[in-house]
Amino acid sequence: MTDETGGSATIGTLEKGFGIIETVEELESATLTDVADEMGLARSTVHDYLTTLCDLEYLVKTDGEYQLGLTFTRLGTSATETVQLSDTITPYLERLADATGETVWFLVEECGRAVYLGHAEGDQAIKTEHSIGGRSYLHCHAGGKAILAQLPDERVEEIIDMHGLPEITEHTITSREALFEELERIRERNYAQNHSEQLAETRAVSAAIVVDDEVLGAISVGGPAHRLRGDRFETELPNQVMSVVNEIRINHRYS
Amino acid sequence: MTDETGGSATIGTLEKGFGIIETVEELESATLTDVADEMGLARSTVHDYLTTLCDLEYLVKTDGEYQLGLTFTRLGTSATETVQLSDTITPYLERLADATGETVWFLVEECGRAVYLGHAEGDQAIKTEHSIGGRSYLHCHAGGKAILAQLPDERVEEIIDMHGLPEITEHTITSREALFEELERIRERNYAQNHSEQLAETRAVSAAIVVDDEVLGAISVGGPAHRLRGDRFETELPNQVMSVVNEIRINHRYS
DNA sequence: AAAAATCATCCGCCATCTCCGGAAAGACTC
DNA sequence: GAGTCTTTCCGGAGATGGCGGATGATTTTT
Repeated sequence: MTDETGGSATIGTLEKGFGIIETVEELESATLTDVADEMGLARSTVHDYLTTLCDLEYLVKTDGEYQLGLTFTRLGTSATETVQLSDTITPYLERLADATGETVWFLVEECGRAVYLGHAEGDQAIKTEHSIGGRSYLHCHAGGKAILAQLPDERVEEIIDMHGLPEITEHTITSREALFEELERIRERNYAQNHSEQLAETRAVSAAIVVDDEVLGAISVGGPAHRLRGDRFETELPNQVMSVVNEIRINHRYS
Repeated sequence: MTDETGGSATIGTLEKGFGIIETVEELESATLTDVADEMGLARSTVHDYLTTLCDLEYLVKTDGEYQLGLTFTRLGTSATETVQLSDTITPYLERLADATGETVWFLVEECGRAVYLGHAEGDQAIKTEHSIGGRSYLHCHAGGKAILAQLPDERVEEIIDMHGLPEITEHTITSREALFEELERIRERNYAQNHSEQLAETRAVSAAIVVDDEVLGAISVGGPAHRLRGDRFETELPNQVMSVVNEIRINHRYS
């Protein structure tokens, strides 16, 4: 099988099946031919897969178009629930969003990437392009860097080996040295900043949630660079974020 | 394959793969042997599946235990987004929850079953055992009956043929005649009630959201029977629910 | 600390099931 | 109603999933 990421999956049928599911996800709504063309497979083959997935209720067919079934909504809920804090974090996010007026995210690390799991928006919050379950790189993200700073160096190396340090904007950290220096600085201050490293004109402040040497995730506050600057960016927001994170840690210990 | 619902899937490998995923979901966290025992498959077989699913990042392995990966969170978000209203419904649910103090749900029909997609809790709300993406039967649910009442009779017959009319409590409607009479009554009044048909001592009021002859879902307000009775249950709550549903319909038309 | 037991991983052959071409059936257009 | 496109059905050939058995890793027992 021609495979972009070189995954050495032993069971090709599963790879193909999920490939079809992800194709349907990207197209949002797709016909048999759409999927077959997109994946370069024979229509009869795709037909077998699609009917199977419909029988299993992972896809639904409406007016000749296939869509993701709501079984994924259930699995998504289950997957999210396996993450610690996921069920208790929302009030904290909302409080921080109210206090700062900006966009607040809760994110965790999985497979070397950041996954967005919760968010709240203050009254001045900018539109965010991310959604629950969305992913981004760790190295160009305040929350991502806050998490990396808490991981052992060899794990950080592993992650860099997996994903590299792709340059997302001109300010993205792209060398190992610079990244490790940055992580050291973050460890000293206990919070991380993002200076337009992921998206131009956008900044963020974040702190990791660490309980018993385990990194449970990070909380970040982000917004337009013209609002996040000076004392607010350097002192006020970091203190607000760290204060909430501290509260979460304490409450999590006794639960 | 021993299969409870008699699905005639053509591609067995997919059925097995998703079976393993659902096993991991049920066990929340499982070892290779757990899954193999649960499914009655050889360990070597399960090993192949689990490593493949980890390579594809649908499962993650932590300390020798497999769990659902957060990729399902993303797919769940995508699946939910394919449903109309899913992105705009929350404020309405919250308003209704505030006004009534009870538990409010938004649900839709898929494959002949009710799927819970949104909820909000008032200050007196009882603990609910459902979660986002969870399913229940249509015939024993206020929202489910409200939806059924809007579907063509032949579709209702189809759904009964698929799932039957299982008796969940002693008050559940279990005969076709009684159900069709109930649906007729619902059509006359434009709202549905649940008299402990799904859970003892629990009642609910619901109305379907219908736009251009298409049933988009239903909103239900539920709570303990001792609070949902008399005029409140017969007039007040139905009016509150129908009022919100009406508002949703109007706003949805012009969007 | 050695031994035993348990669990995860690797290997290779056989039986099975995927995969696709081609044909038939259905849907839509003009 | 003829023509075009799409979906569905079918059967054979070749690829691959499935499992037993062996090896290595880890934990538990004595």
